[in-house]
Amino acid sequence: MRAEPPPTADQPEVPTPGWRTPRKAARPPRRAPLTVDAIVDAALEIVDTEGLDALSMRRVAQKLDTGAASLYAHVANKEDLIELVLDRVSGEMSFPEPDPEHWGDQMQDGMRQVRDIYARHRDLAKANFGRIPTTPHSLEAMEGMLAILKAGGLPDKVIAWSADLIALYATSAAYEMGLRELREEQDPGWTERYFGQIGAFFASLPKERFPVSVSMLDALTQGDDNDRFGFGLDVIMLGMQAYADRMRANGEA
Amino acid sequence: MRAEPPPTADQPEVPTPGWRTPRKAARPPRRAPLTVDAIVDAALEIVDTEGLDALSMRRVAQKLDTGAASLYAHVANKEDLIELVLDRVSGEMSFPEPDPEHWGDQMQDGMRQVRDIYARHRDLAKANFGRIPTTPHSLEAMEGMLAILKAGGLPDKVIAWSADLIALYATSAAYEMGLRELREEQDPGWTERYFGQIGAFFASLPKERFPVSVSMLDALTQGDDNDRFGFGLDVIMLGMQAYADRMRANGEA
DNA sequence: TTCCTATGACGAACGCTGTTCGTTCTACGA
DNA sequence: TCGTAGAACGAACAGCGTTCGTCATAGGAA
Repeated sequence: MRAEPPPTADQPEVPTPGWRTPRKAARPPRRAPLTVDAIVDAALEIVDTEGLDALSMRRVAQKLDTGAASLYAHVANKEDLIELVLDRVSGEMSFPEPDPEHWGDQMQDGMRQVRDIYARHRDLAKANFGRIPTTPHSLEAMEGMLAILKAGGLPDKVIAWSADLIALYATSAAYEMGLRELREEQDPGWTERYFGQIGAFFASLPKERFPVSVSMLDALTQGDDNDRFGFGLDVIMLGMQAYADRMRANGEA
Repeated sequence: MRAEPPPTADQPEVPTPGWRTPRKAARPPRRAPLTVDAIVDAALEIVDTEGLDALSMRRVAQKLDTGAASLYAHVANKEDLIELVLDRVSGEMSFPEPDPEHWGDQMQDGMRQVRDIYARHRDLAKANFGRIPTTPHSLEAMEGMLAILKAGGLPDKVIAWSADLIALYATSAAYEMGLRELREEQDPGWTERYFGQIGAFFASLPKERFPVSVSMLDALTQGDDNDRFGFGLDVIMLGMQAYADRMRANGEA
């Protein structure tokens, strides 16, 4: 492809036909170049305010005053972008130096932190299902968790599999909590209305068909997110101990 | 609106202008009427073969030889359709008559069943997050679960909150398992390739930065879905017992 | 300095999505 | 026989992820 020769006296400038696309059409001035960091920033901002389902390549591009296609020079695809966002959020997590005297409390605090961080990013936790940590910050988080569990002196199998279990629990709890908070934010009063309806619905259940459920209505509707999450953590950690004890009693460890 | 009068000798048939839409254009013959059941059938078929993300109103309609708009006469929206699908699947679950001697085994079998049923429907479990059971079959499933737990003689709070915890665990485990099975089906050999890469990746982790993780590689990669799910159930149920014991020791129950 | 090339920016397009609208057709009750 | 309720349904709207071809620029090579 050759460039247009400069006009001279012998060869005056050739007018461009109207139907030919102009070579230097009026274009907005070139903006500051995109960066992966800026893209992740914008994506996370959308997730934080409108939830994961509102995250689209076009919305991210819009926030950066560009077009969706431009993002693909920095990010392989949407899946890749989500992984980057998850890694960014994993970077918010931090675990203390393991203390064998207080590993139980450290673990509980750590998991509360994980849940809160995810929930602060609305329903982002949804994207964490089915993912094995491979990004830098998520690997660090895993390392921090395992280190604390290891300080508890449990068998390796119990530690490794429990880490899975606890992480899955924190992710699930964060997802459900984030989902509810998102709905409340997008539709103020939703929580009260929804749980009011649920309460009324359960109170109206026929006790002939659902005798046990009806007999337990109080217990079923008791407790807020924190109470219930704390209960789950207690149960899992007590269970880990009991499981390890059983292994030792059976001479497996 | 008046009907076109029949042509007579005095009043010959008036030709319809070409631009006027014909009154009786050639249309396919009216088909057997749609039903909610048929719609749920079609939707579940799509979920079973292609996963939840492939479920669209148009695909369902296509399967029923009609248009997407026709579905809205029987189903409020996609969310409603998914709830109907979930209820249908909940109907596959069944729990035995509670036996106080074997409530632990009954619970474990029941939860394995729940996980397997969800996983058989690919990643459908994803849609179960954040949902409180209100549909007939899901209420029955909850009743069956609670009845078995009640036979264990634990305090109501432990039963109710544990039911939540266990159901969440079964849902999460089913989701992750279903996700992997879906990927394997859509891309045969995926599982082996993926876990091979993961194994190689973990083996390549620098032990200076991730000392604990590296020291536990064996434990971290051990066990299949069933082993790990069984471990989680064991831990949770041992934890429930220990939690109840602790409550009793503190005079809380 | 001048040219070439690699790279990022970007508009347009493709084939999807959930949902709504207005129209048409059919079956049933009066 | 008529009127009406309700289902069926095509078209449309705004949005989606991604790809393509084109363009402008920056940096290295000559």
